Amino acid sequence: MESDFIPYNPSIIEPKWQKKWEQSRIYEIDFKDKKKEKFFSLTMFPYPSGDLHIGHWYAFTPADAYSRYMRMRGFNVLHTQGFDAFGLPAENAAISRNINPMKWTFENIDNMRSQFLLMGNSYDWNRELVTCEPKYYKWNQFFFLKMLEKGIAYRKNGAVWWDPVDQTTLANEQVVDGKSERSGAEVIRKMMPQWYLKITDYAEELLNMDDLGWPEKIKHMQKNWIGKSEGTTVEFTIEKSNETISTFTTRVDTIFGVTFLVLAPEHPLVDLVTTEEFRPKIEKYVKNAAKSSEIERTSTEREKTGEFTGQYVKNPMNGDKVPIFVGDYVLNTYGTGAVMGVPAHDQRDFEFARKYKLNIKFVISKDNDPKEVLNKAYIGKGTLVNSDQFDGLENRVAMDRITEFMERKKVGVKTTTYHLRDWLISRQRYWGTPIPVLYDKEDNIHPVPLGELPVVLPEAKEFKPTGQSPLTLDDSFLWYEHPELGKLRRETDTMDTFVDSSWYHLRFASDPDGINPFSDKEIREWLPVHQYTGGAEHAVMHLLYARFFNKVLRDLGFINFDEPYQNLFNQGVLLKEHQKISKRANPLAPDPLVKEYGADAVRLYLMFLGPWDQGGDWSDDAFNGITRWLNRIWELCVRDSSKLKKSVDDDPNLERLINYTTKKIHRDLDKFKFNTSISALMELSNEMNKYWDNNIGEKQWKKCIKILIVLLSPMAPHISEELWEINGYRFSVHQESFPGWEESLIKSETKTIIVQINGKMRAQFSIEGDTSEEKIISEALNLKKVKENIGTQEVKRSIYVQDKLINFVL
RNA sequence: GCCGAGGUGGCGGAAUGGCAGACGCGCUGGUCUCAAACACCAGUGGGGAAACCCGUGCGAGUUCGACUCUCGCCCUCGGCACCA
Repeated sequence: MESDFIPYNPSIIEPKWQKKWEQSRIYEIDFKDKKKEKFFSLTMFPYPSGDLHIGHWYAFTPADAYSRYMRMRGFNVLHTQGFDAFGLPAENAAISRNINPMKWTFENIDNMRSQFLLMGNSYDWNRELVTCEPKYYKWNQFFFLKMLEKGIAYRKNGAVWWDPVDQTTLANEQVVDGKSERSGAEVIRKMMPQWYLKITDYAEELLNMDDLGWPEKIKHMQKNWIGKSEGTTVEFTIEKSNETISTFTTRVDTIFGVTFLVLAPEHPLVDLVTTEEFRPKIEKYVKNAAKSSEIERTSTEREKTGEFTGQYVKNPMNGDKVPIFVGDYVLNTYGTGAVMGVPAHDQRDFEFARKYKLNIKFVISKDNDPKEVLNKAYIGKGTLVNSDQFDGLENRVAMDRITEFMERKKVGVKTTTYHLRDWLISRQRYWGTPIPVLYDKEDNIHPVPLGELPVVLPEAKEFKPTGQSPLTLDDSFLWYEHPELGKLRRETDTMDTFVDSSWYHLRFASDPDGINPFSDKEIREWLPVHQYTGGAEHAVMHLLYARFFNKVLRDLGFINFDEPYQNLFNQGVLLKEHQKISKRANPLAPDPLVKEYGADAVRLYLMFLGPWDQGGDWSDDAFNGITRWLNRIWELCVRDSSKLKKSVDDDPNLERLINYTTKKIHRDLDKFKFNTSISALMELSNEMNKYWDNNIGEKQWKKCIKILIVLLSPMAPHISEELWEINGYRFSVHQESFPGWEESLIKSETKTIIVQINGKMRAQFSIEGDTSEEKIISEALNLKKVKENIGTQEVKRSIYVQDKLINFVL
């Protein structure tokens, strides 16, 4: 049998349309368009590691489908892509394979760009940005100098986290469980002068996330990380000395219960307070504490230890003599590095007091009985006892009263502390933005003049991590001839690459002129980002830094909005057979799949396998289901409808289904529910197939096919473009409006009424649109099934839910 | 320990307090084929011959009616964790 049926062949149609889209420039933003509302749809850009893996597809193709949908909804959509191109892998490749990092990076970018084209995403590539290009990182330097001017960037000597594998310092956020977030190596403490950005100045503002359309989980993580804590700083005077020790407490109401004080081993006063008699023991203890890792020291399982210094302080409230200990469970990095010990009302202090046989003084009582015997700390509410003039006060009230009292006596002050530390941005590595400052012989800081930016990263020959930036080896970079100051030394550390991604969205939204970091006019129109998507792993790194950067740029007068990303959606993690996908152990490369089944199949399957935010499990078997469906869709849409009858009325049920499906897809795509959108399209196509054999008219068929193709197009852009053409419509389906729906057509003339007896479904029947309740009840009671089930029992109550259900209660 | 998300067929997953299991995979049967694969059609939660009963982690509760709401518990995953 001869047939003119053209089979679905994605390997031909996909490149065909990719080329056509590029030539016709349909995804380029129309800046002249003033009518359409602007919509900035951004996904977190990738690191150019070499290949786009399936995880990238999982992140990028649903975001593209959403962007296409919004474009078809009539928005002027900015959807861009670029490369987060600075960072260690390039440098490590240079070390291990002797390749120039620049060359390595740009080769990867070229490869990944061509892989991006295979996805069929609707990016405006004119806006591509690559962060390792001088024209981009120049502005990192520019913002840095502006921050330096305002005191937001500063250099400080202090204890820093050091990654012994990558041989560089890290920011607090990049240390997870005492390990480097990147290398996995256990970090150590070092004393070094480093560059910081004063993110702590914005701690309070960063806590306010009420107006952000972000997942609660991420907001929570950020709030947790910022870690606001309100309390009182209390000064304890050292006996026979004028020196005081500051302690921070959130429970100043327990001040009369203080029976000891603990200093962190690194506390600067340890040396001063230690008496000669106890010095050998204390020195040994401090030395040991320095040796044990942060993981050991912060383990909750570990028993608290300490060592008496031989010295005492005076409780500022009652003059009690309080022994001073050194204990490594006290962290020098939080609060003041010293705590007051109240064993009766803090479990850690309780254990410590038990171990060292210290007094336990009870000052908060649940029931006003001061004689209560304790076998663990009482940390609940109560009234004060043993607390002089504050006795009888409710403890919450006492906190304020005692703090006020202390402030009058100048022995204490209300204090807010944060867990958040300033952002350490200097790195002792090569492949990053050079920090644009100069030092004279006395180590005074001189900013590089703005006019001399960018400070270009020179080509380097040696990259071995030595603990010093490889730039120190380059004399021509290192030395700077200043007209007045003479020979100056350049800063050789480079910036944390999270600086690059802290403002890249502004650059994407701009047609840069080279004179400015971004275009004010366009920033006003496109920002803040309306929809941002990406992984949750950036919750307290990138996402926090970018919010901070935004507020700084606002305060420097560059922008006028408070938050960079108005709405955020986190996709979940894609697994394969319940295991993490990795290049070696459990590979899943998209390119062969694209070659064999087409990009549309891969896109659709990734969107179909489950709700996007929950992640999912790739299954080769289930993937077959999508390719099968695509073939069915193809076959359905290329049928010759001229064979159909010309003069048949539209079928109202099909009309209803098409309106219902359209509505459902709107609702689902608005919530990123791609999986149920695709299900709805499958139902529609299955039903349409049945209608084909059932006397459908040509006019209605063509209309349904047209809508089906348009509804499918954001998710499967290539096949829908081809089917659009085959059905005789003009290029491009992606420039069509997304169809609306008619609510009145969704409502059916006849309704199916479910009949329940005692809440259990027993029967169902159909009624016409506006049948009265009485009639429905009598009709239901007449059903054979219903009669059987009721039997001789009495119907006590009938509950009728309009057009849906009737429940008889016996 | 604290905070968050979740627990539904053999599997991935659907269900504004109203038919539990949409859609897909897999499986079973059929059509096509010399045969197989593909494709297509039908069936598919468990028990039962059937009527019907049971069934959304467990236990209570609210309700005419609960996967959905409330309380208590168990488990899984993610985050935080000596933060004074």
